[in-house]
Amino acid sequence: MDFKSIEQKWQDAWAKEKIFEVKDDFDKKKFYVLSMFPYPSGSGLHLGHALNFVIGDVFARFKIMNGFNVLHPMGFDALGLPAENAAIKAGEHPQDYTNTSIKHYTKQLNSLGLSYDWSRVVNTADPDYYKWDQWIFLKLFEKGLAYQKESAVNWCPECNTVLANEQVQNGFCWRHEETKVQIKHLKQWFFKTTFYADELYESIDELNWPNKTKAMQKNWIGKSHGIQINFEINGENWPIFTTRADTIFGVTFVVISAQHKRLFELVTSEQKKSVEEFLQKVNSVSEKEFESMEKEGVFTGAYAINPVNNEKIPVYAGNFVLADYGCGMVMAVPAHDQRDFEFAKKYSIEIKQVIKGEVTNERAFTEKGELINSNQFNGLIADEAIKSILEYLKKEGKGEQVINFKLRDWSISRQRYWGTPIPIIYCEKCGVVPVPEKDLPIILPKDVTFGEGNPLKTNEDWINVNCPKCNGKAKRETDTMDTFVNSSWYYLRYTDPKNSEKIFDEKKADYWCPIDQYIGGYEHACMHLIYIRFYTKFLADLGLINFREPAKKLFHQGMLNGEGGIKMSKSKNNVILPETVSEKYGIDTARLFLQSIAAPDKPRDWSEKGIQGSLKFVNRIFDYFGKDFIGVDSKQTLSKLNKTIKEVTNEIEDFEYNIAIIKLRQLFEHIEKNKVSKDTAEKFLKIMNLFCPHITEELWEKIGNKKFISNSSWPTFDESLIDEQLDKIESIIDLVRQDILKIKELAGLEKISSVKIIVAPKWKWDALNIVKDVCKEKPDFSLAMKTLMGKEEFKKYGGEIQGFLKVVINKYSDLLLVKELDELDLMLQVKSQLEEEFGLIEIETAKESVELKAKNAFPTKPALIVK
RNA sequence: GCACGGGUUGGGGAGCGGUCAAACCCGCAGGGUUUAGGACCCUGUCGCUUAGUGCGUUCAACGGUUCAAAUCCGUUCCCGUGCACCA
Repeated sequence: MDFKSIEQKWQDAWAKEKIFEVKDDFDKKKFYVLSMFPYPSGSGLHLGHALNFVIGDVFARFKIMNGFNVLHPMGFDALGLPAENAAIKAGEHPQDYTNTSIKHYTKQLNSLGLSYDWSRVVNTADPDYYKWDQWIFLKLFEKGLAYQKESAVNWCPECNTVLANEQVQNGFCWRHEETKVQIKHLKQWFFKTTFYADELYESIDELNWPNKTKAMQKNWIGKSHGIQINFEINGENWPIFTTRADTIFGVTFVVISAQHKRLFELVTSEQKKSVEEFLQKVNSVSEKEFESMEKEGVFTGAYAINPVNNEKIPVYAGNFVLADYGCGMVMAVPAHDQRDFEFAKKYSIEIKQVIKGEVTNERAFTEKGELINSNQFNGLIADEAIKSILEYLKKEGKGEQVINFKLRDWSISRQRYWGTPIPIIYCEKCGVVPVPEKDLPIILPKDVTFGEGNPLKTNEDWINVNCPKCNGKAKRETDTMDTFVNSSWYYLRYTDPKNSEKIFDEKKADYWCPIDQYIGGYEHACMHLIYIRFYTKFLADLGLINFREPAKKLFHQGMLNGEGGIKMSKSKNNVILPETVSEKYGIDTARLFLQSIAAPDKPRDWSEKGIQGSLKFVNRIFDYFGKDFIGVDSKQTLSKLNKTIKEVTNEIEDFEYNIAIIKLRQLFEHIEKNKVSKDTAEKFLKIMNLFCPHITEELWEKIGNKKFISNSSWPTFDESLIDEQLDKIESIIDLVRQDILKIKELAGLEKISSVKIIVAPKWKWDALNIVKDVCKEKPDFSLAMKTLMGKEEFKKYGGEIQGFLKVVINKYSDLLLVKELDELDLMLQVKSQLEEEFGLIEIETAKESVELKAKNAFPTKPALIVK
């Protein structure tokens, strides 16, 4: 089969007729299907990516056929660090490198038969696109949601640059395996994602997203209710955050983070040296090692006053307290917190139990319970105790209820070239000045030198500008934005991709958005999928859009592994390219196979043998339509067809593609066997079209249709035609047919012209009774056989059932079958259909009354007689 | 450690209270067809047994709920994914 030319033919035809281009037809019911856009790398798409896009494509095609105005766009997340590095490695300019990659990707995507509207393609490396990244930045800056602060970053002394977290491998630089990454404090740009922390957390519940993703985001944002308590140190109030105020009488020390900004305000002169030594030790440890590090600390020399009992307790600086969570300082209750417990053991600090429970030599008791050793609060339990203690602290002006989040502000500064330039100018006089909107976009200069440090710093012409405010000497910000900035709002640009006046037309965005079905990988759960929500909320607050969540429904595709479940990677040399597969089997076969091995959200393994099964199926379909295929629909056919349509429709909607394919196979098997009407065959093709768009177009045309199947209407089903009973009849026919064929084979018959079916109450006993009837009441089976067969024949065959059957068949008809009585109705219904195949069918009913007699006559099981 | 998801008959993978010895694909076995191989078609594939059927033992392990459990609940063991010193 020449799949290749069929594929090319239809891809060209779709493009020529622009059948997947959509209009902004505001009266039509819309549907927005979006697959996360790819990051175009030099190596191109592999089959795993293809799988993802096909999942979206099946869904989009389904919605198109269901009459929706479907927006199904594609674009390229072209800016970013990996592209820059790959380009440098290849000795190319990132711009050229990216353009080549995009061309390659476009070609590959097209070869998959995807229903994209290419007129809306978006490329984030295009100044027309990133202009609006900069515009949003200015808006954020204006609202105080983009700001600069000093922050800890990964620094490689060899590269002389900041590294992204992904470029730190076990604490070492990815390019210098011998070089430990340092933590440096640099001034960086941040987006204030925490501004929306509460909404980001609370509105997750409303989303129709996978539970896992929702849980991951909740976990990441980490909302916790607690109490901020003031501990007095040197006459000043120092707040700490705790969720366990009920343990406050058990506090035996306080720990301040080693990174706390005001740490040295607490350190006494005697302790200064040891604290400094400790800090040096802490700072030399990379982030990775930090995680597995033992809890350590050093006494600061200061003492804090516990507000509930005025006890004087030591203040330590510790490596296990985070500077930017809570207050950067904790009250330590070694009896009821494992970390505090370990710390106290190490430095021999008192462990004071205040909750009823078992504190051992190894472990703290961390559950909630009844308070002891807590003065007036003794006897109170858990949350009740927390509440009372809060009331007390409030009254004393020593505490208040607060909510804390784990979520941090988003660090967007990258000291790299291939990203959106940050539209900020540093003036010697005016300081930090935002670039005026009219001067956007700030275009990345092509003329830079790649080497040490930020390449943008090598283009003096670009850096040196006049201040927009005072026209004096000024310099551009050379940091660029994190690549995730670009992908945080691209879905909106698709609705109006060519707008040069505005970021997008509000009416268009309002019509198309939010995304009805978003599709992409699990790995974005806590990155992209949080940022895109943040952006949406911000743009909503700007009044540009009137919804606050970007995507109603989200779906994560499963990973595609290589043969034998091994992860696909270049180093393992097991990367499957769509081109290779396409060449061998045709892309439709690959699409079908990938969707049939497992549910779309489950991981699956590539299998060269497995795809053979799909190829076989595709070929069978071709063969079927190659012959004279038109027949008449039986009632069974209509029932089966309608049932299949009904089920498959639901299964596609629920992303159960694998199940839908099985139903399709079963429908086709029926079609193949029974010959059906053209209408039925066409409906089958329409469903198939989702998975195999090219082949079905070809066959659609072949059977005389002029228009495309791809935008034909989805088959409807008629519930009244679905009849489970008819399904049963079909399986009975199958069974009887099999029985007949088997007996024919056993009896060694060449052909059959008549079959006798005896329907009896219960098969075994009554089969014998029938024989008995035939034999004129002989009370013994072998006797019956003898009589029936005649002495000579009995001698010849002995007691063998096969021989017996043969004789009986010869005497009374070609073939004898015995069926249970409760199948009588079915047998009668089935009669005419079987006659078409096997000639005369005679159905005879045996009498129920003989049952008892038979049992008496043959007390042993017939199985004994057979051998 | 916390969170989420899993453990099904040779492999993959459905099923998620009765219609279940459990769809479908691959593999394997037997038969048909074919010049042979391949391809194709049919049949079988937990055990014993029948032409069909019947009986027995199964859905990680152990308990429980129910007239009824692969399916619901509890405990344990194992696997995957994510977060991880968040006070």
